[in-house]
Amino acid sequence: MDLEEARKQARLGWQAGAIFRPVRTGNAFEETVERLLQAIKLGVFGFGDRLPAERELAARLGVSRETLREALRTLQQAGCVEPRRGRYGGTFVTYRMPAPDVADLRRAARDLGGALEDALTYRQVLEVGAAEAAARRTLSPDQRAHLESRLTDLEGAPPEQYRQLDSRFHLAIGELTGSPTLAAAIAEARMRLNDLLNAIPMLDRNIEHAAEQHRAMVGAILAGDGDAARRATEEHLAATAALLRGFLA
Amino acid sequence: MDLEEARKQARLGWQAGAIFRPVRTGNAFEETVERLLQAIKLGVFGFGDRLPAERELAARLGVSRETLREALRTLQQAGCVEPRRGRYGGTFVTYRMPAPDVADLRRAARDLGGALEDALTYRQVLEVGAAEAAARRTLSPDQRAHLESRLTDLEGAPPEQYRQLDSRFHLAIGELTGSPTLAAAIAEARMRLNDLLNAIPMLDRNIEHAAEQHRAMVGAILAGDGDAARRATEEHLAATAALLRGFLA
DNA sequence: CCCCAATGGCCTGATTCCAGACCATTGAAG
DNA sequence: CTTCAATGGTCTGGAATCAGGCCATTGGGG
Repeated sequence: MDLEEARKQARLGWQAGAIFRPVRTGNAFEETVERLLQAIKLGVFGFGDRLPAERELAARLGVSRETLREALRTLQQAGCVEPRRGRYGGTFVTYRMPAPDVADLRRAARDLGGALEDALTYRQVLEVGAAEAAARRTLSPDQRAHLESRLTDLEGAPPEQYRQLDSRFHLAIGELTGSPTLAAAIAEARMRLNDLLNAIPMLDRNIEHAAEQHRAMVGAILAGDGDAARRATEEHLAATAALLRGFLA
Repeated sequence: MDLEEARKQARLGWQAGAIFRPVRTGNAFEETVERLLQAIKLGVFGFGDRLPAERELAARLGVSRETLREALRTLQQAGCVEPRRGRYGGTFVTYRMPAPDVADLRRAARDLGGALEDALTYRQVLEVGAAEAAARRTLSPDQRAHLESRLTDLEGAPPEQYRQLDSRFHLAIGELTGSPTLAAAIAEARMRLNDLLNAIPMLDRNIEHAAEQHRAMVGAILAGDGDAARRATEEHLAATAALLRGFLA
């Protein structure tokens, strides 16, 4: 019967896999949990920060308040979040990023399985393209200042915040393209790799290299040099991927 | 109150827009209709072709058979599709691509609105990156042959099939990256622009230029020359975008 | 001190969507 | 001619999700 199945695949063949992929990402509740968790792990909200109010968050996520609350309850039971009632209350983050650990890294990689190469390729294409696109745009003074402040935030980061600020820096470049779809895709790609990236032990030498590459990226983008922005981003992502593969080998 | 809203946006600010985008793309039924329609317009299924059986299609789209059938009923009423019962029956495509029309083009562009630039940027980043990624991979003889056959299909295409075969060609490059996510993203980007692209009048001169650019892309990918693949794709997409903007101006 | 606006907590009815079963039809294979 | 496997056509019960309202709590402002 496997052969029969295989023949069916071949008959459809083509890119049917891309076109006929699932319409809905399964469960609204689980998807909501995942989104919130990723928002926290990505550093959009740090320890002690308040999430948007339930009603607003539900609207943004396109989900009913009931479903959102179910997700928040799950996160609460997992100890990631804590609700407080009353005016000036809200849902507050109680999650702290665990220290990097090679065992976690290997486990996360195993969980991803064959999707690892997929995610790395996807990320590479999106972020390299975004850097080039951002460089070729005319950026407003606000946008330029925003990018620079993301970079200085990152360079002065204490170790426990480094990963989150690194995420914010990379997401900021996506935003500079002016394409919401592209920014969202970059966020999604990074979410997939996030557990992996967060588990990479941080060596001073690597951080210094990364800082140089970050500066090169920002410099090229601000100078409007698309080619340089692309090359710098390529180099940076290749280094990260190599580091990752090194710990997995 | 608008000011209050604006201040809220600023407080969240960041990439919250990317992270807290809607979880579900609204309605499962409507989304299914859209997907099937795009699959047909994209040329995955031509006139007279049979769609996969309902049970299989429902499984692939991650939707219940009831929902899928509701979508098919809608497409049937729109005259795009026709069901036949019995063994060796199925759902058959009765849609024919309308002739390109500048009025349609302007209407489609108006429907897209501000999302047009977004979609063009997204497409550019994805397809340029995919071409480079495909070129840098080691392709199997099957893959190489597949790409070449897509190109020859396109070059020998009668006008009424040109757009569909053009789509297939571009989607094939996405598949060559080996990243299903990237291939899916390219399909999605193209779906958004599809009504626009299909409405562009085809001038012999443009078709010849496009054919040259296609050959350059294939040549570079098969030669493993990433830089050349990127440049050729960049040029091709820039030409298409310029053509588009020309008709809209 | 009291009020009240903003927040989380809770409930209900309606709607959408799903999983699975069963029926009706058809045409090729035996 | 009969069989039968694959297909579309139909139905039902239940789960998930939504829309909206109302309640309980809280702390700052009057």
